[in-house]
Amino acid sequence: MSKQMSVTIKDVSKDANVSIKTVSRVINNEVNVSEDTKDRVLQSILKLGFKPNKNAQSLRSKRSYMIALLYDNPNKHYLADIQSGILQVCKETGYNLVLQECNYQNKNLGTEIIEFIRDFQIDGLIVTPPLSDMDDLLASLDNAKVHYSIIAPSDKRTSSSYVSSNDYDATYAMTNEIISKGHANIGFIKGHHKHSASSLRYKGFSDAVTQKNIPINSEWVKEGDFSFDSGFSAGLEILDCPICPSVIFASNDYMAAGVMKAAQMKGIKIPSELCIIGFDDSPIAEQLWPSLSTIRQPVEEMACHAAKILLGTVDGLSEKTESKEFKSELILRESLVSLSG
Amino acid sequence: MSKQMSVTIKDVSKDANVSIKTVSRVINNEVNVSEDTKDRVLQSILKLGFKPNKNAQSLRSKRSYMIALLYDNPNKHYLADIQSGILQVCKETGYNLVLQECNYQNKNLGTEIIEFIRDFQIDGLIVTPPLSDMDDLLASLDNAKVHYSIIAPSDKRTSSSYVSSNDYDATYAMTNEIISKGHANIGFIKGHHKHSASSLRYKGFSDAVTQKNIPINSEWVKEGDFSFDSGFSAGLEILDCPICPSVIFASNDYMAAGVMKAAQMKGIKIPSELCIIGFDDSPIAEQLWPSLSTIRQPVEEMACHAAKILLGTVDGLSEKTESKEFKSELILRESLVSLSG
DNA sequence: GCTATTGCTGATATCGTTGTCAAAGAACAT
DNA sequence: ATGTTCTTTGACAACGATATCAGCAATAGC
Repeated sequence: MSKQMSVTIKDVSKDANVSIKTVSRVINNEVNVSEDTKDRVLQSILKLGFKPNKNAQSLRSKRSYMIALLYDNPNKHYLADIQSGILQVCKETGYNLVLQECNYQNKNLGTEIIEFIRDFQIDGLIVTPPLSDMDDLLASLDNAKVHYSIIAPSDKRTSSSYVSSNDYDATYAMTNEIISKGHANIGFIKGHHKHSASSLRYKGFSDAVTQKNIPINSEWVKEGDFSFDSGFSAGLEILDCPICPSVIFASNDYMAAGVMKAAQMKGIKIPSELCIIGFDDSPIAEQLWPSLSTIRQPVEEMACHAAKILLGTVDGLSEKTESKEFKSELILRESLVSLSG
Repeated sequence: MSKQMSVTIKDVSKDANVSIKTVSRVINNEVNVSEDTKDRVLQSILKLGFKPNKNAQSLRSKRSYMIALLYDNPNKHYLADIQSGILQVCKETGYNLVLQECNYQNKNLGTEIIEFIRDFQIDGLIVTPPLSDMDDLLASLDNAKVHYSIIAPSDKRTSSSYVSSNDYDATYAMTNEIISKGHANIGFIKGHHKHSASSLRYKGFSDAVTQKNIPINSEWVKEGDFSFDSGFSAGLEILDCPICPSVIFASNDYMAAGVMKAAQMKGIKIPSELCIIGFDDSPIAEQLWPSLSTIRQPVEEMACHAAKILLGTVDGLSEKTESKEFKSELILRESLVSLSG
């Protein structure tokens, strides 16, 4: 632990008896270096424990080896999953993640983000919902030639890199599952209207019931914002109707938990008198009693993939990765049972 | 939007008709710059929209303007709160936050972290539980002269900067609250033994009951690890005892939620047959039915303060900030009622 | 046999700042 | 007047990497 100064490319070049440029070539995996010298340089690097100085690299090459996560999402579990997915890839590739919380109502968002990128020379962005659907923001990014990949945009844009999930198919399948259990009176709580997932999930539901010739009772369809509280109020409203549905399908688990609390406060028994369905398979789904039937999305995996896509375009070294749609999985638990009576 | 190249200190120096060194002086708020030239330089900076290049600054001054958050904590809400607290301060001061997930069982943790800091020239660390109590890790950091501030260490170290909460006082007060409601049969679920908070919370509880001459029934004291599942199993075990307590006090809300599910599965009515107390005031506390009585800690505020302390030592510009203990607050909700009968 | 191409290497400029040091002038003391 | 100190300023090196370009062999093409 005696050496104070860190080893530089110069030290390596001396040790390996080559020019610094050749060392640089080896570090960056450039072509046209003979196997012989390459080996010698690698030996020296190992021997001296050389690590390139990121700031010097960044300064000269205009790349920071940092990517940023753009978010404005109150769902902390969702964000945490996204983060760990990205961090996995970062760890492998030597990149770093910086967090950038945004306000999607901010009129200058595009400008501010581009400024942020310029200030820190951020190499690329990962954009999460609801920012994924802000066309003007994405247009600004395109315009400024910023690399980015999008998680869960509404329409599968051909121009950009994205990962998405099959929200529509999943709610469609779950709705059929509900119907197959004999239910015909089904309430639905939509998510935040700014999230593209909201309309997809509702469409999956409404298409499924319509195809089975089950009418939609508009009194049983409410709009929430993905928060527990909005689910709670929506639940209270629906359960105040003269005739109650036998199932309420909420667009995420937090709203479903809100409905469950509303029902329990009213003394309605779950699942015998009311079945509740959520979406996301958040931890809370399993922690409630009865536990929630829900739909699991591979959020962490999606984030992982988004990071790979991004680094594929940013970094010549990483391999190119394609946009991809991930499949969800129905999770059937205690809160959904066959209609009795 | 025509200018492609960004403005450098050179451009400013030309515009203001001073040397680049003088501009640098102004940027860094150095003394011995006449008001006159300072004004002129600031004018030019504003006019040209100059922003210093972080990488060049870092390279030359050996500072990155980045701090890192060290964590190994599965509680995502806790982490998210910590993150937003730190991010607030970062935003104000122009610093950036990078995430560093650790494994507290990793033998080489100290070495790896110091390497990470050297690679990215990280200016300082914020250390969260359970890493806050790893004396060897902190010793390595001290040894490497790394700046850091600690969130919630067990013993209030004089040598380091920290923020802490009054876990002991809070559980002590809550236990008295429970006793004052007529309860004498109280179970307790400890947290993860590696977290210092665990022993503090248990001590607050045990001191309070002992002082009221209430015996502790060891069958009703279990050790969990702060997870829902561990609370669930501990709950099942306690509720399998021939005589059950009338209250179970869990060291955090997730374990309390686990107890609640265990009780509900066994058909035990809450709160009439069993009261449940948590700790942290996590969102889930309010989302359960009945809602949990718990203890609220100002986690975000604490993180905010920790960041301020750190930047105070790292950055000459920021003002010095002192270590501080934050006070918790008892939150009384439906899950705790007076003993009936 | 002579030129064109290709593969490999290094000298040196460069990125945009801050650090060092010295100079010029003002202020003050002798 | 003269020497000493203090304030303000700038020229230039330095941080540690990559980029440019040129040079030198070795090979290919005619």
